Amino acid sequence: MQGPKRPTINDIARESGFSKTAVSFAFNDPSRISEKTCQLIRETAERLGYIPDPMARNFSLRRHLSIGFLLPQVVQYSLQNPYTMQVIQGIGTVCETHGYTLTLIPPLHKSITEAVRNAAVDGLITMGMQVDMDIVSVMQTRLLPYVTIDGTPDERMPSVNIQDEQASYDLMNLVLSSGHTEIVVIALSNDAFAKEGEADSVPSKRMRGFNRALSERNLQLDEQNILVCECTLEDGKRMGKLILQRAHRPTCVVAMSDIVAIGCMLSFKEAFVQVPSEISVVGFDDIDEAACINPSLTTVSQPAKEKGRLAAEALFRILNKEELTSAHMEIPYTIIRRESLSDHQD
Amino acid sequence: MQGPKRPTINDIARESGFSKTAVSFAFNDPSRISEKTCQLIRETAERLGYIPDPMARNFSLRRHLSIGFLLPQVVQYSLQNPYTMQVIQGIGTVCETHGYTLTLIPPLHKSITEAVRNAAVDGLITMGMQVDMDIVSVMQTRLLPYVTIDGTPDERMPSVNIQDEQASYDLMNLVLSSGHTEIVVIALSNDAFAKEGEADSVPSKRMRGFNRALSERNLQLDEQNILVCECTLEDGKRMGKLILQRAHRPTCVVAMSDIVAIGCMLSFKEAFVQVPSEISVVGFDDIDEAACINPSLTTVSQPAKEKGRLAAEALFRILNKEELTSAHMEIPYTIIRRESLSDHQD
DNA sequence: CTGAAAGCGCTTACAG
DNA sequence: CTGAAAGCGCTTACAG
Repeated sequence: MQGPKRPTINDIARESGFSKTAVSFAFNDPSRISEKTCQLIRETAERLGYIPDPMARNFSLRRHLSIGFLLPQVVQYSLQNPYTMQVIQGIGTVCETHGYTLTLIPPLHKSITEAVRNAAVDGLITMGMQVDMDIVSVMQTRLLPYVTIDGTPDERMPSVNIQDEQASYDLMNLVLSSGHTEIVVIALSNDAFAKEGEADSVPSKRMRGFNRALSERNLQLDEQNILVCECTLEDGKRMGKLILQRAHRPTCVVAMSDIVAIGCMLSFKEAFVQVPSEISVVGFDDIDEAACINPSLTTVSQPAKEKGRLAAEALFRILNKEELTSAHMEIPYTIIRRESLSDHQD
Repeated sequence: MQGPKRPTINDIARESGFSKTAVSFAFNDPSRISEKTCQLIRETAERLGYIPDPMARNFSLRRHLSIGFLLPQVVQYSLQNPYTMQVIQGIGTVCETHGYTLTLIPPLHKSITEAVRNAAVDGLITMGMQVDMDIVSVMQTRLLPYVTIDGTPDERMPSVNIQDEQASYDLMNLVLSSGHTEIVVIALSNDAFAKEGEADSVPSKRMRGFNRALSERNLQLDEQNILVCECTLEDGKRMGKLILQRAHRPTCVVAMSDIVAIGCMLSFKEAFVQVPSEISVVGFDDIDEAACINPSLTTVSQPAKEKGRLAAEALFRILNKEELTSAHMEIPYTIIRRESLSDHQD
């Protein structure tokens, strides 16, 4: 009543008159058996509708043939961010060439750690990770290879980054040389699974870059001029509204992420506040939308696909027991000036 | 020399002095053993760094806890199309609530069929499928549940669609009522795994809708005014160039996909051909970029996330042996007029 | 070239 | 509450 059962290797062995070994060889290494045997077995398989069970095969071979990408947030948000999507694209391309699938892993029962405990993959790529997190220790006890993107560099954790501190310094410098002094920074909360105030997290590094540029000009950000938000369009919009409510409006908003910057711009547009004539906005990532939104967004361009690609390639190298030339990969960024940043004079 | 091995349930049983059964219960059904036993076992597990092997567990339970999404093209292209990405988002959201992961499955050794044979998933969602394809028979012999999006409806294949024929009719009607008569259609090649000229494939249905609108006005498309291209930005650009090379330029380009329409527009921009004053362009899908590109794109808005969501929900219903209220789900579309389509008079 | 048998690491019906 | 044992469907070293 449970519906038909799939035939197993045993059925084919029995039906064809050969051993399981022979059947296995017929599918995996025909050179080990005679052509005739192979043919007979294949015919029987075809007739009974036999396709070797991938799970049993993988289990026996102790491998999954899949790489996992740990979604840093709930699916809804992670996949809404074009930056993340580009990273996934990069990873996917590499998986494809290796004959692997790419498993997107959302939090399980709200818990990312739980998701990692159960992940049916041969290795993991994560974003914004630090060594002292629970996930890392789970991966280590599972002996699961991993690489992190935008994480906190550590000996025990291969990572792919840009020079976030310097990029942020450059970005803020551009803002400052354009004459802005009334600035609000929208920082990112340390990523989903990070502990508070980790000094070398990407948000911290970016903040440090901003501050360095500011202090070189004897400027300093008041606490009230540092907002923190989730890396989502919605939260970006919320930030935009918060900023508009202020008695004293900044002349420029510096966001740590394009998706947040764009959220802001949408709120500004809704309130008929002109960018950049009334308020400038700059972002970070250079997602496709940054170039195509109106006004176009000034931002830091970082090669997201390339990050994914590098991370995946490093992971496969680890899987193949090859040496990594370097555990910490850094790739170049560029500052892209577009319309959303205007020159300002008091 | 092969590095340390992970402890297995046997090690924990031996070390803790209890049986494998007890160890299993300690992790999966603590109510079956005494609290003390459970605690002792857990401590031993913690001490030895034991985490139950998900693959072994899944194998024993005959499930993967993952849904597969079959990429219709090479990763590079599939994931570059925002429409596909949105579908993935929708599927992902549903997977998350069910505690499942989402496996992206690229062609294996260039073969999609091969990929399906080996897919380690509990069910599959595909795009643009027809029952008579190899993949379908593989899924059927594997007894793998499946749902298709933008596929050719058939009794044996649950599907999610919009009314493609009608939507295309409406779109073409809009173009025609704007006064255009010199039209080039950019059709999509029948999807990766489709056979030629399938009458009910999405591209065929759209073409039929176009033709219906045309013939109602006693118009007809020459063969040379129907181009066929891959659903990629690159191929869209190529089409744009092809069109510019013509002695006799059309006044409007009607593409079956936004990504292709945008590719066209990029080529036009590059050649300093103004949209829409010199040539109009309309697309299909209403990806985010359609609203944000300049000029904004006239298109058919179809809820891609919703499609993914519906497909995934149907799939889970099948997995749970629930009845599907209907095998063929249809959702509404809307025509969105934006700047890229201008009124035209001869 | 071929096959009997052990093994991959779990779960669970069954008996005590 | 606890455990011995069979079973999930493959692979593969080993012997013939």
